[in-house]
Amino acid sequence: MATIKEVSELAEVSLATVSRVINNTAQVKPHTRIRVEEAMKKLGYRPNFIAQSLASNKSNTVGYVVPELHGSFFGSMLSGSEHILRKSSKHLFISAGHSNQQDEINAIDSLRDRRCDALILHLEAIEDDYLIELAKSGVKFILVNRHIDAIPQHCIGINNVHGGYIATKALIDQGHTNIGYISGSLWKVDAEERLQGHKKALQEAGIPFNADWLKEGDFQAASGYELASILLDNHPTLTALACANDEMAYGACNAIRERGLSIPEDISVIGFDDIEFSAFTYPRLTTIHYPTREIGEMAARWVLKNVYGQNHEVSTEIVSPYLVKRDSIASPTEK
Amino acid sequence: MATIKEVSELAEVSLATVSRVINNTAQVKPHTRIRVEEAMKKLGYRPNFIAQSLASNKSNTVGYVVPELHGSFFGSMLSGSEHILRKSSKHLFISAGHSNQQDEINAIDSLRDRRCDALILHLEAIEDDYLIELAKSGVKFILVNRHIDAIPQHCIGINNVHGGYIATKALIDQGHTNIGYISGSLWKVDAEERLQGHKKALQEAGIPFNADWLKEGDFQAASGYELASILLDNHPTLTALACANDEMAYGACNAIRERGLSIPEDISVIGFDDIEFSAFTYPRLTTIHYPTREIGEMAARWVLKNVYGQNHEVSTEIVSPYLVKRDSIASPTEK
DNA sequence: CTGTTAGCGCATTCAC
DNA sequence: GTGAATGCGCTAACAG
Repeated sequence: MATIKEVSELAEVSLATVSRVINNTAQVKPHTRIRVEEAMKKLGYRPNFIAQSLASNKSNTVGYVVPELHGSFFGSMLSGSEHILRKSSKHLFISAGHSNQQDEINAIDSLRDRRCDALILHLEAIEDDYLIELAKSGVKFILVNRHIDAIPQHCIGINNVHGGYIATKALIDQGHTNIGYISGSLWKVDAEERLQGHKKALQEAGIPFNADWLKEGDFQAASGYELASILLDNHPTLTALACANDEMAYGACNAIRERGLSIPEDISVIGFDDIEFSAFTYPRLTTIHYPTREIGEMAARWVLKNVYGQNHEVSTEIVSPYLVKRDSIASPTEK
Repeated sequence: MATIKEVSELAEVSLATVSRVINNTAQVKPHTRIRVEEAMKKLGYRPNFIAQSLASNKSNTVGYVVPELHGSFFGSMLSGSEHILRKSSKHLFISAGHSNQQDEINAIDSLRDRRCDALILHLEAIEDDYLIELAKSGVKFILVNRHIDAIPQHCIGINNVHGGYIATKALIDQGHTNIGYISGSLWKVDAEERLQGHKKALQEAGIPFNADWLKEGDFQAASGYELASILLDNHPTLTALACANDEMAYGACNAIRERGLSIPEDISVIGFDDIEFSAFTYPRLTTIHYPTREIGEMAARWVLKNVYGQNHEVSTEIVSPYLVKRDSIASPTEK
């Protein structure tokens, strides 16, 4: 690979001049500019990103820590960010946190070692204090899935409590009172918040919360299947199941059908997230729309504005999810 | 962030010695090693990845070009690679090719600019010649979704033809002869190969290929829905639908149900890929298992072996997908 | 408008 | 075992 030096020799100018035409950092006489460009072309020259980063102390890349690379949920967030950033020629460096503290810290560190200009963090295990310290130490980052009161400007909040609330409320509004709940892993803030919303809706409707009707899953379809099976077998009076995400709702639906019950005639089901496939399940899943892609985009814009000084409209206000009515909810029938 | 220089001063040794303890590149007296390590710890020193890469001319990172960041298909490939590479402390730099030639070339170039030690490429638009040139120019890369005869050592082949073949054969074996086919975008090699397999199965069974029963989709659920609708409305004699991927199969199922038909009693459906959700749809989708995660892992091992000189078992032989029988296929009923 | 010079933070000879 | 010196490829003052 050709270097800037070779280009400068071929074009018979100095290193600095070549650098100038590459970065458009100062006026260059049209004639010499053309000579340089021709030389670059002739040599197939491409700037060495690494060297540029070292010399300029900026990498034009933003790091993104995501729990896992698979799954439609994280994929669309990443995709949202990527599309926004690429327009500004910023690159995304993705690292997985695997939902455990050590890996998350490693991911953040390695992103910093690489001199990422900013970080977008979707964390699950690292605790607030660590992040408050991180903010103090001057690291530029935006949190996409939680709100920390001490550093609100670093958070894009999503109102999970509200989401959990309207999900259960949708069931209650249809007349359900015996509602099972399959939560996500409760040490994850989102799971905990969604459950809070569920309880709030019950309380508001004067329905006592029944701990037996709550099962803690792990956001995977398989756990939805298993827990729904347990719930259904032990509590035949249940007429509805609220699930903390769509995947678990799919699993729950399978368990329901396996018992010869129909959805929504016998059991109503509501999910959460509104992932891509939920419009294509059978029955089409009623769920809470969680604006994953938009959050990814918003995080990217936050970075563009706050780190790269671009002019963007960004709000770190709390975004509210909303109900998407489809076919998996009906009024309870007499049993 | 502390630099190696500050560490050397605090430990009262030379830069070189610090570098040696960091990289374990030569013998260092235990005593001085400890002094250096203490100094590093005290300063919270972390090596500057960028500087290391520039000086050593290797980045310990492998670039991965993927069509899109969203979608469960690519997600699990990436995840497979990431898990393997992280064990060897190699990082993954992911870039999206967006299924068009310019973006794919840009992605490759930007990965090379970053001095990625190796590339894993999942391309859709770039033509063979470009890749043959790339191989000649000494770039280390492995192709994960296509086979190019001229550079077999750079390809991890998947037998898509065979997959398409066994999918349709599964239908034929159940007694179907009137089989609609919803393909992927036919300019993509995988889509084309799967269709080839479909035709081969028909031919082998002595069933003439009917061009009216073939519709070209785009691998998205929505296209499966639309095209199945057209197929069903125009050709009521069809008893089965083969789809080039699971997403389109989901869409097709919706179209079928909308017409009051049941799956598999009235219409059998088979998908392709066996993505995570297909075990949880209703009916559970019969499909062709495409070992996405394994391919990602294999590509990573190829890199570890061929680029980093590690000892790994790697075969670039053609991997064959296989049939996963679930509930969306039955024998055709009289109409 | 253009050239010279000095680093960026580190790895890597080559001496001692 | 350890230190001094050189350079990776480029940017960024500073002159001119």
